[in-house]
Amino acid sequence: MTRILVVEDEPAIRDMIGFALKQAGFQYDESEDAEQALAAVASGPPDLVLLDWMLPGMSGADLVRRLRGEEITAGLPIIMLTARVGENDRVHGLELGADDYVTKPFSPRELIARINAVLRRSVAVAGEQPIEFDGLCLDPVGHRVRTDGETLALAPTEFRLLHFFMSHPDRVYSREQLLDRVWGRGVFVEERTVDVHIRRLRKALAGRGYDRFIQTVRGTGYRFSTGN
Amino acid sequence: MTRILVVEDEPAIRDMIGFALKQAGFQYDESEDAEQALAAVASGPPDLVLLDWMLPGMSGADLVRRLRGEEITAGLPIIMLTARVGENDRVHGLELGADDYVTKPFSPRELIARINAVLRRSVAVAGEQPIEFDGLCLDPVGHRVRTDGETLALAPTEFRLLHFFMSHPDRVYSREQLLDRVWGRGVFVEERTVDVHIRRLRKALAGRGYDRFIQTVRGTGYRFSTGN
DNA sequence: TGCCGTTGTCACACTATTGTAACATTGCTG
DNA sequence: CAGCAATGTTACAATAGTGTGACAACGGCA
Repeated sequence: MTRILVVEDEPAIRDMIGFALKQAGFQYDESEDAEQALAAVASGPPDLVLLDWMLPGMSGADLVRRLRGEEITAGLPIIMLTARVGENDRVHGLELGADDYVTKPFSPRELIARINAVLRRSVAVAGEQPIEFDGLCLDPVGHRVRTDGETLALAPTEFRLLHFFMSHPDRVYSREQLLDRVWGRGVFVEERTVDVHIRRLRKALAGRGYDRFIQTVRGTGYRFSTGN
Repeated sequence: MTRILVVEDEPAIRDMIGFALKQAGFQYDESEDAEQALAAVASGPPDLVLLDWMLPGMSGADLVRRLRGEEITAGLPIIMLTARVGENDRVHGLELGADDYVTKPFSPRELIARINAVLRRSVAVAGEQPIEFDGLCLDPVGHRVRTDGETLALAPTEFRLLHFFMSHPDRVYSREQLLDRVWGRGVFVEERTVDVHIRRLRKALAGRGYDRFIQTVRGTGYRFSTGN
């Protein structure tokens, strides 16, 4: 499930966006200002940010700059919502690092279309970069996992699982969520199947001690994290 | 320093691109139309051309054709900027010889990403140079493959397959992708056909142990790599 | 025309992968 | 500490994915 963070101070617009997102099958969180948004992002980065240009307090532009500055959120796709139509402002917004912009008033369909377009692009671009944690390196393009020197042999599902975890570190996922995002929607398997694959992945990662990255959160699910 | 030639008649977009390129550490020149561009290229070819599809006077398509026609600029990487979204136009642009295309409106970050991708490819491919891995040498011009001294006899499809693999090492390709890029788009054959040709290629490479370069990635496709 | 290399497809063999169930262990709650 | 729920672990049968050899069609060429 794709998670979208909406940063918008005007309740009416927020509701409309929320409705459109729900219709389109996105999961979303809402923030009324930049501070709330930063907190939300810190507690777990979404897959995309919908950001109003005009916000009380810290402006949308400032928020973009902040997000781009942080290591973790530097690649986060951002779509600006703006009432301004001048070419200058548009260029300015894009220069700051937004991936796209939508001018008010906009139709829900246009919004969804742009979200999908940006997500496609960001997946295509960001999805190709190798991901590394503490010497454990996953290369999506070459479809390999390396630990200082040696290449691990992972079964397809193990690879997808690890790939998902390393793309979303420090977040707990329930078995149901993992089934959705690693196995795919509409696939019906027992939830306990996840446990077995976690076990297999851990076994593959062990030996070099990397199994400690796959953590159990009792009563909730599993998490990938280099700390604890 | 990588030099990029921007051919774009609209000043606002030119400025935005210029800013993005400067940010990304590229050096760039600007041309407002095809004639200026030709002159700029003649005075010293850039490393890449960013080319608007719609230009006053000679169109972007014509310019691509001209550049491809000249010996010196035939291999010059070209990225098309286009407002058109129809599949036909996109395919047409690529068929003419553009290496990639970006549809307006685009974000600076996407543009930079695509530029880097195209540059990587063009450096890696470099066209007509022989490609060598660990004593296995493929000569695109002479259309032959040598292993320390001896020349391998490869069937045409086997040669194209190996050529593609050696041009794109350490990347996994699905059967579908391989059919697209080795057999050509619009060719309808069974996916399992790829397996058979992989088998034949491996058989031809074996004997000297080079079949180990052709690796199976179960559930995904095949990969050419000297490591594992 | 007959020969030969190439190619796509199929049938079958083989193996890794996978989901599940069954049992063991852990950790919480009262 | 008992009892219970959650998770770890193992084994196994079914299956999907790949390797392999054979074969017929096709086209070039002598």
